[in-house]
Amino acid sequence: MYEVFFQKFNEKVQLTAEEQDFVKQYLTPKKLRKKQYLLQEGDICKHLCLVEKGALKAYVLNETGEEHITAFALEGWTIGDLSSFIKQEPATLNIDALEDCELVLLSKPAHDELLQKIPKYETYFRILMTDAYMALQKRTAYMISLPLEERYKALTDMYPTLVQRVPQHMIASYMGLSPETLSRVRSRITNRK
Amino acid sequence: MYEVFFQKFNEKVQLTAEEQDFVKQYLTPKKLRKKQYLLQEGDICKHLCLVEKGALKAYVLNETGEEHITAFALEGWTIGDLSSFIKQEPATLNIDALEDCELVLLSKPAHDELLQKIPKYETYFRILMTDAYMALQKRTAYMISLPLEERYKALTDMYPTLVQRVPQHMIASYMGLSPETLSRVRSRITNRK
DNA sequence: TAAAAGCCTTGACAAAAATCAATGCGTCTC
DNA sequence: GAGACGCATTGATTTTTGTCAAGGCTTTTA
Repeated sequence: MYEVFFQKFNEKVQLTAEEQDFVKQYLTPKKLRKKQYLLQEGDICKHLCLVEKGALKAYVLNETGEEHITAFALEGWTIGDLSSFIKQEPATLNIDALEDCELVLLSKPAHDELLQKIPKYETYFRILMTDAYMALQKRTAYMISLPLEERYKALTDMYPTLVQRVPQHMIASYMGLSPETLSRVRSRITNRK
Repeated sequence: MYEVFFQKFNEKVQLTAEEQDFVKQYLTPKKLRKKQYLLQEGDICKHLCLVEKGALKAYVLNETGEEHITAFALEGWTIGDLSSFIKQEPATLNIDALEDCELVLLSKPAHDELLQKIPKYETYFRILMTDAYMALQKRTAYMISLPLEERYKALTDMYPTLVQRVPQHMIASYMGLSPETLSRVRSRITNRK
């Protein structure tokens, strides 16, 4: 249990067996069926969530009820409404399961206590945030500076599994495009080689 | 000296006078004239940089040499090519001064040593990354889900000083728009009330 | 296994944004 | 004080993207 969680943790900061057992006390497993919500807009995000198995999406709804996907999470990725989690304020994100999921949850009190008690947890979380921020900076730079074809290619290069596994209209939403436009971008790419 | 740096630091983690003196050893002041580079694409980002005074912009250049601004920094903000800094790899960002600047620099060795020696520095940096990541997530959600008018309004609400202080074509670049389009967005906003 | 639902693609058209060009205005510089 | 430069605006036009509608294919479900 919690294999993926500790694998990811140990990639960043190596824990001893005892430390690992100690951290385990703070974790909660959770299963989610496809289409079930992990978090709904307006609720407070009570947990950060690491994906042991399955896939989820995070999205905002605009006035007209359109869904705009802001993030995906596959095995080993962490997801949640970070702002809502840190500040314990109502969430602006919705998060639901794209497939049946096995998750590891960490509550806000558990997070705060681990930050206090285990310096390695703070290191882990510092690196997690730094990596996440760097990845999002890269995405932002691509969004602003690359033409659509390049943006799509960059995405498939960076996350080939994601693009295989998730319906294309969701990739389109994530890129801020209509499904039709992404379909045309893809046909332009394949026809030009 | 370093007033703004320690003000920002103490907002996140309170340092004693002794701790503050200790951290000071690792800092370097630097002045930059308007239009001078802090960092050029291809170089390794040797320092993180906090702005004591002045303003800078970070941007990528695409194949056709167009500038796409990815970030600004005003007083109290931290800037740098984080990926290049952390991994000590060639930078993809260019950073230059929009005004004459007074900066505080922190080198990579200094950063690493402070992480080791001063737990409060790790806490500071963890919070810095978390806040930066949350802000960028917000920006990304806006980019994908809000119509142009709303996006511009959100930007002026969030960073009124920035919009005042920086030429509008740079704001347009930051938003991923042509200067003409931003000008029209603005005239639509003012004419409709 | 038949019907329904979800997904992707394509075409025709409408809307939005980029581009090109011209103008005006202020500021800096010599 | 004149010219050059940078900046914002506006108009005309082109290009890009979104929207609407239809069709075919696959998967899910009853």
